[in-house]
Amino acid sequence: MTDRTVMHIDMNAFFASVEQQANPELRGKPIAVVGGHGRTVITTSSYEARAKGVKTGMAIWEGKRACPDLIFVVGHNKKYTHTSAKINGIFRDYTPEVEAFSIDESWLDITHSLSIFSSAENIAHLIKARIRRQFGITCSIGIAPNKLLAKLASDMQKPDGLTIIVPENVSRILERMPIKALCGIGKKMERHLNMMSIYTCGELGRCDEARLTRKFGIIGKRLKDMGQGIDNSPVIPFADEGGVKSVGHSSTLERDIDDPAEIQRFLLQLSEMVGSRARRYNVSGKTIHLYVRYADFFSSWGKQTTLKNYINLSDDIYRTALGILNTVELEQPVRLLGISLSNLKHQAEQLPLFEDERKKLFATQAMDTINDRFGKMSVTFGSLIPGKEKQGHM
DNA sequence: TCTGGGGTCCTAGGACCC
DNA sequence: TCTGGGGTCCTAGGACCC
Repeated sequence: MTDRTVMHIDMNAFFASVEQQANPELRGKPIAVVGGHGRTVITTSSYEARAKGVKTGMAIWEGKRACPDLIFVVGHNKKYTHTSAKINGIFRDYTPEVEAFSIDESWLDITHSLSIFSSAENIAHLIKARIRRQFGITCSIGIAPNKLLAKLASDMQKPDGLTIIVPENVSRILERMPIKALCGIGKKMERHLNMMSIYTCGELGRCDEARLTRKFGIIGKRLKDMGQGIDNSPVIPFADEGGVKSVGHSSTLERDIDDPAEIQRFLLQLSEMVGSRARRYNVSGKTIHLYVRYADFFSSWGKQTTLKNYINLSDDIYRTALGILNTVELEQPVRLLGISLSNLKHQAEQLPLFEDERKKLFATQAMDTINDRFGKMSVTFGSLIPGKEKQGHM
């Protein structure tokens, strides 16, 4: 592969920054963005909160213990998605090759933009300035010969960092870098490698490939490459990549439930969430996956079923998920329920052939519009709400 | 006051078809 | 007599990312 210049951009404390920008009273203060009410954890916290020891994943009470004046803000996903889309629009002013890795991280292949904007560093400064001016948000940028190293680089200075790894410095930087710093090596892999006396990227890169392959199979080669900072994976713009591959929604209940009617009501809500999002994305899918976590937190199961046809209507999703649920005997009260739709087909808008299908589609679209405007589940299929149905029907 | 929610990718094993 | 073997689709589960 020819020499490339890849940039990785990571929004600093993204959700918290967006909230602080939207509400000036929150600026400069320790804030934590949380998922909602009930049993939730901290999704993101501002740097002021992090300085006091607040971390992502903490329960509310843990956050309060670490930082008594912590301000909790319930997150607004739509706001983050919109901001993220606009920021990615800025990136596209510098190269068409932009790959969104998550809502707050993207890779840019700027190899062919260097001659226009004089240097990678210059592009980084331009982008930083625009994001700061337009959104009041700082970001950390890493520039390197590939995605793996660019991401590593953006992690090296936070917040508001700019780190450049040039090819000559790769081996020196990796020599003492802990393997866990590499994107793709998580807790489990770290433990396995540690047991082989491998702790740093330098050690991983020098490890005998056969030894890694014996232990990890076909990913052995990939691990050795990672240790050496080799990564040939291309930056893939969203449009080329074929879009989302699954649409899911899961939620922890405010309290554990075992009443079947209550479980069904919740399943219907989830189906509506998944369905409306699938329809907004203009996708339908034929695999429905139901996930249940029990009250004890540790035991859970997932079951999936694949249909002959593609669906994205809430009640089709609901009926399928309910069908799965009815094949199992619940062992404990339920803590969390989740539904996801996969095996997706991205479709162009198309009107169904038959009158009754058309009616159903129009009714669904009207419902989506109202729910978009007034909040989830303002309107739903009345006939599907358990309890309103005729006895013995379900 | 225990412990969220959105995803992606990979593997193993079975069914089925040619 | 022997009992092949590739491809594809499916389910289940795990690891990883933010």
